[in-house]
Amino acid sequence: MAEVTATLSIGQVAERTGLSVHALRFYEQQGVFVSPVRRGPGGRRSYTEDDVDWLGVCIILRASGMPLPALRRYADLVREGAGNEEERLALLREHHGQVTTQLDRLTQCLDLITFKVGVYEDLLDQDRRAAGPGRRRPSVGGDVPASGPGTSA
Amino acid sequence: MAEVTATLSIGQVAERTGLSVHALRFYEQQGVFVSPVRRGPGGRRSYTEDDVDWLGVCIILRASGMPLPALRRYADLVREGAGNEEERLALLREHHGQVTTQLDRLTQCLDLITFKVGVYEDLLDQDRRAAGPGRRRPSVGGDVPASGPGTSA
DNA sequence: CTAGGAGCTAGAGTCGGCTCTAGGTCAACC
DNA sequence: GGTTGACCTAGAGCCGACTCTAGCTCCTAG
Repeated sequence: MAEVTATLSIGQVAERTGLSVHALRFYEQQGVFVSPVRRGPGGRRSYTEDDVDWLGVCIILRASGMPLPALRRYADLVREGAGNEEERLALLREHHGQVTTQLDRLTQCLDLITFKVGVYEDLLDQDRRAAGPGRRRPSVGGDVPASGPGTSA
Repeated sequence: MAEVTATLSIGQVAERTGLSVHALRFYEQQGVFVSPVRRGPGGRRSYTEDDVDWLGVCIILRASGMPLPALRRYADLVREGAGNEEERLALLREHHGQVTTQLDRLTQCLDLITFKVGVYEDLLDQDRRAAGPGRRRPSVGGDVPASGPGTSA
């Protein structure tokens, strides 16, 4: 048990998490840390492994679109300690729902895009293998004909 | 063939597309329209059904995270007319890739969130059905123990 | 002893994508 | 003829999440 709790500088944490030092200070100011970031000599921030773990969670929540205020709220609950698990669960469920919704939307969008890619591929294919005898799909002045699956047939 | 091409006011288009009139003017200014939006008496915008169809495509591309400059670029290509299908295809493929990536990321995030929701559910379940005889999962001061699937076992 | 590098604070700036405001035109209704 | 209500333009403002700057303190190495 040599190293009681190795602490990390802001630069090291930035490197490990991929966040910028600016972002780390900003997050702290926004109250997204569960425990209030210790200071070492000269007032320098010294982070624990727990802080880094927590940041990992934050990064994932942020990446899935959770806004900072919600993240702060969650941190507040965790900071308060045991007893508010229902609230934490509610918050997570709420976010879960939003991510699911977003996934559905994105999947739909992807369908359309895939469709359009397919149309252009076909079109180019045919142009290529029949460069002469009356082209099918007259490549209408504008965008590719159908707007996608689900739109007008 | 009574109505040659019924045209729509900006308000009507806003209503149909769900975009605001502000957004419609903004999009026009940003050059995301393929054809340059006609003006009726008094300089009022009058949109065609084609415009609305195109907006439908725009909405989906935007919803999937395509930035306005890319949307404008795509519109530019379509406006140019036939002959640049490879470029359009490239642009769409590029975006397709980004959406796929984003979907993967989101799915991973969702896994973590689902996991955490599960942990909290279990925890509350056990608290509830054993309100007395030594609680398991001591509900560690901080957040729920494991950070998720893939993180430390 | 000075130069460099990492850190500090407070606060300004940036970017994307709208959103809103001010000030005006026009047509229709009472 | 006065008042809506929908529209117009140009440009300012806003929001979220950073990012950057200025001006400072330390510490270490050459």
